[in-house]
Amino acid sequence: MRKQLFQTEKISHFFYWLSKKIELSSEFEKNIDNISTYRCFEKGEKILDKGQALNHMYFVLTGCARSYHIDNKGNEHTMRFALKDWWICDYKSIRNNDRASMSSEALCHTEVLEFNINDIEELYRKYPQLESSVRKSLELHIISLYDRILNQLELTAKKRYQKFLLEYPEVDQLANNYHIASYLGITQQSLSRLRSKKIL
Amino acid sequence: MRKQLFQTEKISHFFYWLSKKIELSSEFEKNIDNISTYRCFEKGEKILDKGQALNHMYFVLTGCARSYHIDNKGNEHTMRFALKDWWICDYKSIRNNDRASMSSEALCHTEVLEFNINDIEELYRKYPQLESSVRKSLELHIISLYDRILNQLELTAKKRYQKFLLEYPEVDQLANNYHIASYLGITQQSLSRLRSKKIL
DNA sequence: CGAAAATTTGACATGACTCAACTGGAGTGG
DNA sequence: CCACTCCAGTTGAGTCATGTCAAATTTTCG
Repeated sequence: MRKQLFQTEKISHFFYWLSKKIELSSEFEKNIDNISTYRCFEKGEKILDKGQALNHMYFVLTGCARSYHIDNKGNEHTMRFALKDWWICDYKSIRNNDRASMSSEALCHTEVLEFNINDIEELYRKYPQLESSVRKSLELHIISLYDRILNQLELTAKKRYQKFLLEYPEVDQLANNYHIASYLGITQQSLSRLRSKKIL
Repeated sequence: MRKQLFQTEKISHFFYWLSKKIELSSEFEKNIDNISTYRCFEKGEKILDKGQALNHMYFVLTGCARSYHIDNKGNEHTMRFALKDWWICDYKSIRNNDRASMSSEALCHTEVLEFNINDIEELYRKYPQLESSVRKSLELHIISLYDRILNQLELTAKKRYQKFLLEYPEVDQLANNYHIASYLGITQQSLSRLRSKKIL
């Protein structure tokens, strides 16, 4: 049962975030409210789990999550850290209508809004300006991914870690060694050595 | 001066490609025709040049192009190979309204359609189903970029080259050693050794 | 406090890089 | 037709960054 007002005041942060991108109407907000679900995860809890049937995406309201892939040797590789105002979405499984190809866990107390993909897609049809805004966000996401690929191609592990610190200072505190090392493409031992400045 | 019919029969390939994604009308086709320009590049010619003012994107009709970034030591790093039916686009410079951050060159005789970004954006507003199709393409692009990042994180140079051969068999023929090596994140010497199977 | 997890450290192995020399075409001009 | 250059590719030797494995240490948390 919905409350008369929005399900929770939590969603207002999402509206605020969205209002910077597109013009909101009360009807639009009501639509969003109807299709979103507030969820809360504690440190270490899984938001997505590999192999799970998946048709949701998540907007991070507070906290931080880590998305990772597990290779066939059982090693985890961090694909991405998702902070406040970021989306968590396994495009691959959604697109292929498949089970989750990656997992995602909360690195601390993390609040999210959950959306069903089909609901969102329907909203795109109803509000083209929403889809337009998403299209632009995806372009930004692509820029950041090329940036990361280039870092991997041109920079040493040390430099990559330095850039990481600038980009995600909070994550350096929240995530453990292994998470960050596997994001940078090095071992946790190497990261530890980088940090201890044995290698300058 | 436009011809009565479409500027060139070349564009019909683009229409065919697009028709698999969205429904085309003759008015829509006319719009596309009006805003696109057919261009042709020979092997080694630059399609984009770093530092150039940039507000175009290109659809590859035939041939193959390579987009690359030049680091501060002057080394080139291949960001992407663009084959038939792919887009070449420097989202970074377009988004930031900046000069091109990357360069792009033809690896063989390559035909493209050139679009002005503003014209395309206008078309998005006019035809939301076009923007919707682009949004989905961007999601696919993101999937492929994560795939590449994961390859870089989990696979050895050897395995990455093997995957590359499966994914881009044509490019292995067209591009030279250096292009492919810098795409894989290794030196041309290492690639040469991988190929000669000295390292299994 | 005590067990488990995370991190650091050491010793050693190795994949990949660097620098440099060599090879083999492709194209040019005498 | 043969030198000649130019360029891409290959190969070798030595070095270095990073990985591996294992042990030691520190931190976390019930």
